[in-house]
Order: sequence, then structure tokens, then C-alpha cells
Amino acid sequence: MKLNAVNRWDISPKEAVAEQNRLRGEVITDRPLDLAGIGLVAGVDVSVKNDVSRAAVVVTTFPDFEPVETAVAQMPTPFPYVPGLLSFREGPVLEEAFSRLRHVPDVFIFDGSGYLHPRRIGIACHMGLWLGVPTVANAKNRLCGSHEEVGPERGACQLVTDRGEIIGAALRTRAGCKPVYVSAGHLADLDSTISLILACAPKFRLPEPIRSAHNAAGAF
DNA sequence: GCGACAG
DNA sequence: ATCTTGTCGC
Repeated sequence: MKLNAVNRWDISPKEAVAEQNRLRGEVITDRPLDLAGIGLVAGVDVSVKNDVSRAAVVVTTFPDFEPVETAVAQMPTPFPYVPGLLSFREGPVLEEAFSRLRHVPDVFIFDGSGYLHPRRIGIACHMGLWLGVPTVANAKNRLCGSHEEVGPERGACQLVTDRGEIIGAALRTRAGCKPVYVSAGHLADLDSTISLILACAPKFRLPEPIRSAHNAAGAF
């Protein structure tokens, strides 16, 4: 697929923070997604083993999640894990996988945070700028912010706030399971993100495209 | 100084 | 993320 401007990846953690502050203003998080018009959704995930990062992007139909395409890439893990700087660890290998993608999905779902980030630019926002296609974030854990306890039924949701600002939501995609932390990426707003993630996780805690990407990344 | 901290 | 079998609970 066609891609936007080149990102700077070969930098130190300190420079990475400066890069995030430089890019944060470009992110758009107030645009509604037309769920009725979505036909293809992609799940994005990266697995790391023995300092080798493997990325997988799986495109599936929506809303029945039939696999359409899987793009993978592999390379030495280039950056340490630093909370808040995940894009610089997973971005490089993801770029490679994205460049091999033939289909252009209507939206990408990332395994990690988006706007729910100390500087409001998690991996879903950052890669969204590069992709130029709507992205949303679905994290299994909370990076920052706080929220009230989430109701026990599927669909229950509580807004996550940080420094007086709404940055995401804790969403119960399945009863009896811990909620997932969703937030806008780029070119999508929080309300649309919540609706999309719920529609993508009809049976299990994690969205189907993410489950597919997770399998693809850890088994090739 | 102390606690929190996506994957 | 990853190391890892069986096991408790809805």
C-alpha cells in the first residue's frame, strides 16, 4: 500500500520523546468512523523472541472476520522496551510489514495504546500518521490515567481520564474478563473506536483481527 | 523520594 | 513481550 513520509527510528529514547512532541499536533482524534461503510479491518501485532521482532498485519472482512491477507516482516529488535516509547521498538518492523500489504483496510486496530498515552501519541496514533488511514488502539493494560470500576456486563464502559482530559476508555468486551483499554488512533474518534472494538470482539476478550495477527506473528 | 509503567 | 502445566471458575 501507499505510505506517507518517512519516520525517524534510529534515535535515542530522549530524542524519541522530542519526536513524539513534534508529531503529536498532527494527530486527528475527532473524526467519526462510518462503521456501516467498513468492509475491511486489519489487526496489527508484534512478537519478540531472542531479540528478533516479528510483525504481522492481518486484513479481515468486517463484520464477519474472514481472513483476506496476511503480511509479515522480521528484523532484529532495534529499541528497548520503554513505557511510552513502544512505537520506536515496534515501528520499524511494522513499516516493513505494512509496505508488503496489498490491500488497504478501512481501519487498523493496534495491540497497544493510542491517544491513551502520557504525551497523547501512542503507537496507534504514530503509525496512523505514517499510514494515512484510520487507526484505533486496543491495549490489554492501562498505560496511564484512571477510571471508575467497569460494570460486569459485556459492553460496559468507563472513560479513562488523565490530567483532567478524557484520553480513552476501559471497555468490557466479555463478561468475566478484565476490560480492554481502547483509545483513538489517528483519523478516528473515541466513540467510534468503542463501537468498532465491541463489534470486533463478539465472542472473545480481544478483537478478532488482533487475535489473528497475534497468531500470525507468533507462528511463522 | 515513592509508585506507576502499552508490549 | 516472554518463561510455562495444570487448574479454578463462569
